[in-house]
Amino acid sequence: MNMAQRRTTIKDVAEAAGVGVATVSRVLSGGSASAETRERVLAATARLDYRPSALGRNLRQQRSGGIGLLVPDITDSFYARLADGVLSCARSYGEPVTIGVTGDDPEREAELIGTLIEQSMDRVIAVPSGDGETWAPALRAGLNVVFADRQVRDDVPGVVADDRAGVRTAVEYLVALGHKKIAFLARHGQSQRVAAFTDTLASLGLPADPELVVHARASRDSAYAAAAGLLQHRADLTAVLTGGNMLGEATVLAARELHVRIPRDVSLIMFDDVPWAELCSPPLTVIAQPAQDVGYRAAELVLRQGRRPRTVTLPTELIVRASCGPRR
Amino acid sequence: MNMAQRRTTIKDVAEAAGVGVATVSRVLSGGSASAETRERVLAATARLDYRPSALGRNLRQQRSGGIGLLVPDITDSFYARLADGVLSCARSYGEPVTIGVTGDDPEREAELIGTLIEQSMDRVIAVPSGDGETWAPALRAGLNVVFADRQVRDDVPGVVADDRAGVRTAVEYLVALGHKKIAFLARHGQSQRVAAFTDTLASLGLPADPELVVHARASRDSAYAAAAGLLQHRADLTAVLTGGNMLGEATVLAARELHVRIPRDVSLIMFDDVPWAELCSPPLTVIAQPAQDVGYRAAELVLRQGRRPRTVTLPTELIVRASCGPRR
DNA sequence: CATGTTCATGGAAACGATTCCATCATGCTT
DNA sequence: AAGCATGATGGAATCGTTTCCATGAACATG
Repeated sequence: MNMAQRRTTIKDVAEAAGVGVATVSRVLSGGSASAETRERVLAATARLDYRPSALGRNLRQQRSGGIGLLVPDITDSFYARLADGVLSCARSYGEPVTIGVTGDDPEREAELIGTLIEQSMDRVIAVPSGDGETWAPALRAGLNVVFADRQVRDDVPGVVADDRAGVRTAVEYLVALGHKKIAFLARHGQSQRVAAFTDTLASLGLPADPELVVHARASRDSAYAAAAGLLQHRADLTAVLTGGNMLGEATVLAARELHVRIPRDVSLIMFDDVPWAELCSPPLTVIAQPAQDVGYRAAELVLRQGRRPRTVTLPTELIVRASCGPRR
Repeated sequence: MNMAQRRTTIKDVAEAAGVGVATVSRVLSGGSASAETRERVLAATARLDYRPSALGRNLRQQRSGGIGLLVPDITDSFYARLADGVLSCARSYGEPVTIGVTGDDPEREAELIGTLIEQSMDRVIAVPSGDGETWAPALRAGLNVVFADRQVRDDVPGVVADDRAGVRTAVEYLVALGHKKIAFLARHGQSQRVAAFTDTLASLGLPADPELVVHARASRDSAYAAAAGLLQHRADLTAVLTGGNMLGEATVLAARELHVRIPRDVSLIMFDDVPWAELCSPPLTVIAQPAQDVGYRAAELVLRQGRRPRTVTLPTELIVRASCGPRR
């Protein structure tokens, strides 16, 4: 803070209004005060352009206002939309949002959790990166945590999209088109989607080939390598389901470079709908998930904490465009 | 803050180490202490799992650590990448980032500036939404502000991409392909890009038609309406330059729906490169701007504040793909 | 009239960390 | 030996707000 003019404090307002500081505080926070006193305080507040210091308030109240949000990658459209939902809900409550990016790395997540504890940021929304043990210190410190998109602890409420139903619908759709060799391109941490994939195949009486479940790390390069590898080494493949929009993107790029035609040679369904999915040629069939709603609901949950832990599951939706065709 | 166990304070550490609180503070912040004292303090800190409270620190120091970042829209890939650059730089300094979304609305921006002042968030990076007057209170309050992407005040440093050169190169390229009826689809606040567009046309001896400069608001609906309107009402149009990636997306969608073929009927250049630009059919020719570098450099600037106001201009680059063809 | 309740008010304490300033010990220089 | 400088240390004050608790006034009830 540069040495600009000294900041107006509550004492200045109290003096200007001829009341005590407790009265100013009460007037500004809606406590009891006579109408005449209230008027005098508000007039002095306006005249002096007084803004309460969040620093004093936070220390006294032993908490920082606002919401801490941890996401794996802000440039991934899904998480950007999720964050936007959080920001939108937070704004209607006048709460600022502090965003940390974990890189989907549990170590980095632990560091950021430590920062949140130091700041006594007692309302936290997170897309968890690890197995949930990382969050023990936060819970011990009394932070109110709500998970978004992934649920890794029974004792923490959450908001997730219905992965299982989404994947099941997509797999059923592909099988109905005659596909038997279907690959699932997953990112780490998507075990639930993978399980839904293999379970659905089993329930449809199709052998699940473990080599058709491929995992990629969070980077674009890794996604591209995994997609290209799959398309190159499995010529028998007729369909691919990708676990997220970045993997979908990578698959489209790899197919284009390897002259694999979508949907003639390989059908493609991408988990997550993003604006560009329609711009693609062909427009992609997707499992749309309500990213913004996930974020918004998570924010509502954390701002109204006090309930017992429960997980809200929001529906996904198969949107059929043009990236799937009958088995060749 | 739920009533979990009482938080360990610096007093507990001082007592456990047999020193005064000033000594603990000094040890933890790198001040002078004997090696033996330092050891004792660090051992007690570890044993008690002590974490300094940012609340106490912030009030004493009269500032909040970290960076405040204001962007118009976190779901716009450009701003998400810019934010990612800020986050990346901030992380290497151990500084948290608080993000506010202005919706490109000066009123909302003013509110968020007010919040930053209350929090004594003395390092701020912003993509400004208004004309710069909104920032007077922040400067008066002594906040260190750095603008990103748009520069609206001489007295505030900034980091911007070279709009003028980017637009000039694109216009020259289109003119070299024979285009004379070129439209510019702009978002509000892009007066510099519009000026570069009209100036370049003038310098090439082409009449600038004011009706071929169309403005859209920040939403996807508005972008689509503006693009569709242009394509429908100007059949003489042979090329479009869009001021950002959302406008590019809208133009592609509108062209597709109106059966306007790119590049056969209308050539298209989009300002900003995004991953999906390549996925498009045809892959889009773009003016790439270094969003992440803009954010990273802005964060460097604000964390190393003390310099006199200056604006850093980073280069843009025309990436020719397949969305432009000779004038029909 | 006496007692109890409610509302309004204000001084002081509290919050946890940093920093100021005084003090002491030690080492070096004249 | 005396004076000065430096490093180490700790008690107390500081920061700005909220909240506790005591007090007084007004009103209602028995």
